[in-house]
Amino acid sequence: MNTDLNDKQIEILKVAETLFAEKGFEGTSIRDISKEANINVAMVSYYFGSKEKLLEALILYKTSGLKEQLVNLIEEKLEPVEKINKLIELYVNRLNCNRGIYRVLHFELASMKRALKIQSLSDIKKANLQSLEIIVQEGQTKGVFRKDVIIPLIMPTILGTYFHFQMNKPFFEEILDLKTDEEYNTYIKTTLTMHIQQTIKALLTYES
Amino acid sequence: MNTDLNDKQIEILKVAETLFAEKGFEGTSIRDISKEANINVAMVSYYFGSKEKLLEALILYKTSGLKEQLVNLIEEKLEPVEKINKLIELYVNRLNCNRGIYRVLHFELASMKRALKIQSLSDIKKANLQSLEIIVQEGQTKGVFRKDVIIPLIMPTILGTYFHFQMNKPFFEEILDLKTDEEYNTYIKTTLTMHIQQTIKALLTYES
DNA sequence: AGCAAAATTAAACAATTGTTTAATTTAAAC
DNA sequence: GTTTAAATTAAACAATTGTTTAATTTTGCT
Repeated sequence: MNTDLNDKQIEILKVAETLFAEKGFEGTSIRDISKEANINVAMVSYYFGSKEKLLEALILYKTSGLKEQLVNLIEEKLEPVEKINKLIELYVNRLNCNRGIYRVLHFELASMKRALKIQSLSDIKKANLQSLEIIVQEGQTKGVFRKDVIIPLIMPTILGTYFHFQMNKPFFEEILDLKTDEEYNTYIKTTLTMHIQQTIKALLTYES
Repeated sequence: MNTDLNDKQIEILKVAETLFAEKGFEGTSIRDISKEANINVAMVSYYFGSKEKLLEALILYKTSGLKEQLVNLIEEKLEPVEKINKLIELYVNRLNCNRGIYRVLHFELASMKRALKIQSLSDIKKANLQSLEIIVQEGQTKGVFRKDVIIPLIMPTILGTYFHFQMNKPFFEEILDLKTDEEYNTYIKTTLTMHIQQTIKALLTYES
């Protein structure tokens, strides 16, 4: 796997990410990308081999560093609730900064005709889940978290809430009166993040 | 708008729904549909006009009746918590039974090049939100629900959790050791539904 | 049976897709 | 300056897309 990319390749990846964010993977053609990046159509195949390989390169390029961030978080000396809050903030922020690629990664990928063979992809998800598991179990042994929550289902609640909000942007823009992209992103970083934190905290700590 | 569909049209819609569920809207060609339904390619255009019109017909066909169900639920004599639980069960069940169309409706639609002009679509979402609003506010005035929750953000948590679970089916099949589609659907109807109910209940009732 | 409308078909259409080829330009090395 | 490899290009490729046409069959009605 060639992980060192030259400037031109990175430029292509950035354009691809933007277009994937706007129109999805299947909705974006190589010609769209090449036009936007002011290069010849053939250059994408030349540099990456195929459209799928381009996506693979983009995923690897964009997801690098997440695992490290999670490990650092786990090792911090914080209360379990605070760790969860930080984890959520970390996720939402990362998702929002890389929304183009994460959208493809979490949704379109599942329905691709010929499944993309990125071994690391399933691994990334598993590693993410494990990090969450460690934190929650830590809180459980400390007695501050309930023990009857199904940990793997917490992830869908965190990520799903964000994605649903992002995917229905036009609707929520109207409902919440968020006029600009700037306002929308600010709302995500503050209010939506807080809502998710509040939700997960309640789920993990409430007395029935 | 022609709302009375003959048997052939309904057959086509059912096939379309199945394929959209498997491969998405853009990932499904008219030829895929016609092949699966054992009809000529031209029949889709003949009956519906275009692929987008087909989708529009499918949405209208599938979303009819939801509003009524919600109104009935609101008028039931139940404790707020029970109403919320029923609402969640109703949603998850409906989403899961019509997952093909709802996936397109909630996700792919947002990114379509030429936005589908279905006025009723935004209306449906608003009506759904209003129903939830009524129930939550009822619980708030009764003093059993917190008053600092942002009601519009509850919907993304409910729907987002389900969708994320559904969209990452292969991953969760592996993680949770669910071997058949049957098992997966059962898990959704029982455990996942319960998880969402638990989450929303906690969010609405916990003491900070 | 005869007729008109509806249903169905195969074929063609034009547009777009991802990818490849083969020629040309640019860059680097000697 | 010549040579060699890398970069870039326009063009062509084959496949697929949604849609339309024009001919044919089926259906329903009198």
